[in-house]
Amino acid sequence: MPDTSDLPRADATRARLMKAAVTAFAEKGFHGTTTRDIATAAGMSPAALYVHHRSKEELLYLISRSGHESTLRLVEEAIGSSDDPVAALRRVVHDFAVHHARDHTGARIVNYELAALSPEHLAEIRTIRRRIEREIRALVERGVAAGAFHVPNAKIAAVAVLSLGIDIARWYRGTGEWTPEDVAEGYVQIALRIVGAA
Amino acid sequence: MPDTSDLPRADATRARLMKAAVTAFAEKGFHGTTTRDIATAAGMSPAALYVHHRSKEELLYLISRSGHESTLRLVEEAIGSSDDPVAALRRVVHDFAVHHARDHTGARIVNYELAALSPEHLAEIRTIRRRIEREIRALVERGVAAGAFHVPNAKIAAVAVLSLGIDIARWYRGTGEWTPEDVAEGYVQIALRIVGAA
DNA sequence: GAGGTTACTAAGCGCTCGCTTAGAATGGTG
DNA sequence: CACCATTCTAAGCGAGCGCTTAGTAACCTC
Repeated sequence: MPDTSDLPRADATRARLMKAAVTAFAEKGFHGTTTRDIATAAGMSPAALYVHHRSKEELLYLISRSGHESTLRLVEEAIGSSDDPVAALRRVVHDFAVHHARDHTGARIVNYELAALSPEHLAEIRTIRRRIEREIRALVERGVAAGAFHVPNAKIAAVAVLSLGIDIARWYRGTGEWTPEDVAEGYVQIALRIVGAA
Repeated sequence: MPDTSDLPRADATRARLMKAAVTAFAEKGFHGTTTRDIATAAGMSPAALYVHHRSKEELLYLISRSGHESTLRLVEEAIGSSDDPVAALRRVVHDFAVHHARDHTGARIVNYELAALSPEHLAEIRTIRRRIEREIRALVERGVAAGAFHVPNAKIAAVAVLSLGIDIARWYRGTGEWTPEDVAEGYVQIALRIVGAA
């Protein structure tokens, strides 16, 4: 594997392999997917995968890391967008829901293929997940402190709000009656009720 | 595989194999688990598995079916336990949450290993899932019709209530600060808020 | 305790897996 | 167009997979 990380052609091939891997992992799971599946879907021979990646697990790790990082960024930006807890909650629940519905394929890997990561990679991913959880919990606690939210148990409310968003990746398929925007709008109202901001 | 379905010794062995399979499937996924894993954990040789089951997939199917059936039963009983939509919702959310927390291992297979089922088995399981979804949706609609619930969108509210319960299987580990009962009580309050019954 | 049914194992078959190797195309640069 | 790094493939290796077969151990009945 030569260092071709900044050459356009290699980049395009990497992207094709990643995209094929995302589809396959989301559909059949990491262990249910073969390197031949991925390579064939990317229009290459199985050996080509190893020109660009160390292993099948590395492919999963790269997908998982970039997915987690973009989710964390989304959450941080949404929550930082307003000092008003209600506005911040609206924004983060909306964006989180849209993202998990629109990219339910990628989000499925992010949330349901953690066990297939190597211990080192899993540890790294886990710290990103903790940061996401902490952001949501801090927002709920801030809202309670500001008198904007009213909950019997802030931790449970935070878990529920996050859990609702994540689980979209499990049940949402682009084929139903709802657009990602529909789900997001419905979930914003639900989140406001959960934290007692209505 | 002789027909030993009602002989106590064979039943005990079946149960050991099922239990070992549940643990392994929940931990590593269906495709990440080998028949040797299951047999060894059950204290037997790999061949013994095939004395009692046709295939590894059949083991998954039996686990998935019994898990789905007991969840459906739980939901039907809870919802049928009262004509009052608020009481019925309290009961179903409570029992559903307790079940998904206490048996998060089994519930993980039920909810996240569907793709590994054969097409025929998957179709059968899907009809059970639809009945569960319909029960919850009907309850929300009943509450709205009775003026006990107030929601802008009953379908979304029903999806959210069910989604919250299912996702417990993903995040709950018996090792945290909350008992299944704690989660259930918190989630009952949250569900009441979601449907606008507070 | 002999006979027959049931429960299990040792060994391994055929196949597919992740991954490697050796070498052939490909394409940018003088 | 010669040169050479880059990009890719044909072929296949060793390991582990799901599952089978042939035979042994355990148990129940009489």
